[in-house]
Amino acid sequence: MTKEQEFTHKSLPCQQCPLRKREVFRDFEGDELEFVGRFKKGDLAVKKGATVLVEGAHNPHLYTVLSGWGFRYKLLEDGRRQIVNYVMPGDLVGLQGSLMGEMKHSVEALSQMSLCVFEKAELFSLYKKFPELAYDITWIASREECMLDDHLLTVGRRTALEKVAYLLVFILDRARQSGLSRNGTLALTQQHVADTLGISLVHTNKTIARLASRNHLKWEDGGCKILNQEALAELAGWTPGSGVKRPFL
Amino acid sequence: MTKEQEFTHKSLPCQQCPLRKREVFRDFEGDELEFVGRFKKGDLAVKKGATVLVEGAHNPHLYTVLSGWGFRYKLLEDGRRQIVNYVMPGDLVGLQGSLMGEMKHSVEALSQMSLCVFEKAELFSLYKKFPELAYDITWIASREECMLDDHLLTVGRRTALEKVAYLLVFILDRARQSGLSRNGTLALTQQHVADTLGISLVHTNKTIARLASRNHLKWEDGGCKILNQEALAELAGWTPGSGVKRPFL
DNA sequence: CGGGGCTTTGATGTTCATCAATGTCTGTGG
DNA sequence: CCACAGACATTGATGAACATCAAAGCCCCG
Repeated sequence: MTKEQEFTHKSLPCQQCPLRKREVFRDFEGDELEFVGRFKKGDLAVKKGATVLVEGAHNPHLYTVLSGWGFRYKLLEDGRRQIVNYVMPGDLVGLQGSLMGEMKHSVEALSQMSLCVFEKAELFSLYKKFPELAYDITWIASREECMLDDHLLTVGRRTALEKVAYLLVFILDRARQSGLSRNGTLALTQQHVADTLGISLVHTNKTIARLASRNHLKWEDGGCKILNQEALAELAGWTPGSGVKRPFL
Repeated sequence: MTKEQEFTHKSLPCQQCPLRKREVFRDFEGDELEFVGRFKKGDLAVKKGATVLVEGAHNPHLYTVLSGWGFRYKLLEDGRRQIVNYVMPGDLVGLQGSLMGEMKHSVEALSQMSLCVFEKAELFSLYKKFPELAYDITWIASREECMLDDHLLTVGRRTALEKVAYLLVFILDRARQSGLSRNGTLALTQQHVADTLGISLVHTNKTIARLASRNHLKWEDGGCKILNQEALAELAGWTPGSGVKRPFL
């Protein structure tokens, strides 16, 4: 069996971080950059399908996604799974566990991923020395809250057709922003869609088929190709975000 | 028509804040207390049923609930409503709007409420001067995220019976912690329950009737009386929180 | 006494879950 | 090269869960 996670001692310095070049992200000041550089302890490479973090664990680390993507989820005792959100480049992973001690959800990789590793014990010194960064972290937590509010609205009150449309547009938009998908293709299974939206796999499949018959999308070899994003957005009542640059660590 | 909101210039100084006495909350240090006292600009009294904050607004304030309770919700264009969480004494309200500019949800009072009013323009100076308090705010945001993750699991993957059981135990536990309900009674309508759980009012009613027939609860004059919290918790797969003291502002 | 908010109930139909089977593709070992 | 298993997608049949519609009851308040 091959290793599913591999830690390396800071192979990529923050000065060369590819995220800093991306339009959506707020770039760093000199001394902030230098501090984050020291705050970062290394890189973690994770294989597709591997578990990054597990519910109930007391992990001494905190991460920023550098490349690839995954999802956060929770389980009921009998195995029912709810995907709670997706994590993409620039997203902070494990903050909740850092603050509250124990992870309340798990994270699994949907593709090969790499993550920056931070020491959660040093988080408070960041708060003391760089209030701007502390503010950024709260901003990031707040953005997560917004997304969760939206998901609740979707899962609770939208129809299956609206749900699928919403989810795919939501993911595609985020993926584009963080530089993941440039051809409108998303590599996830219908089971992931079902577990995000709170509907069964079979019903998900039939709902996707309805959207495909309208030529809004096409499902092909383990992924989804969005053909008409506007139509899906219209169906879902989805509106694009503000376009303001956002912080990251 | 009577006024639904009334602002008074700091009628209650933080030194006498009733929340500081409660077991669940972490108490303040001297200079922190003094700073928060200056950060607080006044008190807001809100009538039952009134809107505290409205989606889309740019509110210059940030609040902490002092007494009473309410709920956060979002609407779809056609009027479908999703209640996203409840707010109770000690909870921070409006943080998301403070950080991201525009409120992404509304808040309505379920009872007479009073709130501490803070100036969001001064939030960053709090981050600069009191990193401990900044850390606390992030902690609070993170706790909200946890609750939302749980709600998603409930709305997405639990059955109607489990949903109702979960919600009522969840609310009762929080209410007890923040000193709202001491006799196991919750003053909310079945419409609120329905809009929280993503099910219809009629089905909610019939599900509540099932729980009532098992003597787990009783619905009486516009409220719910929980008779057997353990049975509901068991049904819902609910487990009590850690019991660690939590911060507030 | 009438009206409005909330709850309750029954009837009916749709959405969705569940079950079961089949198809396709991919990788693996003989 | 073929046989095989495993992951994922697809399809049809059936029933349960849930939504919707409609009406009636209760209670408080003006």
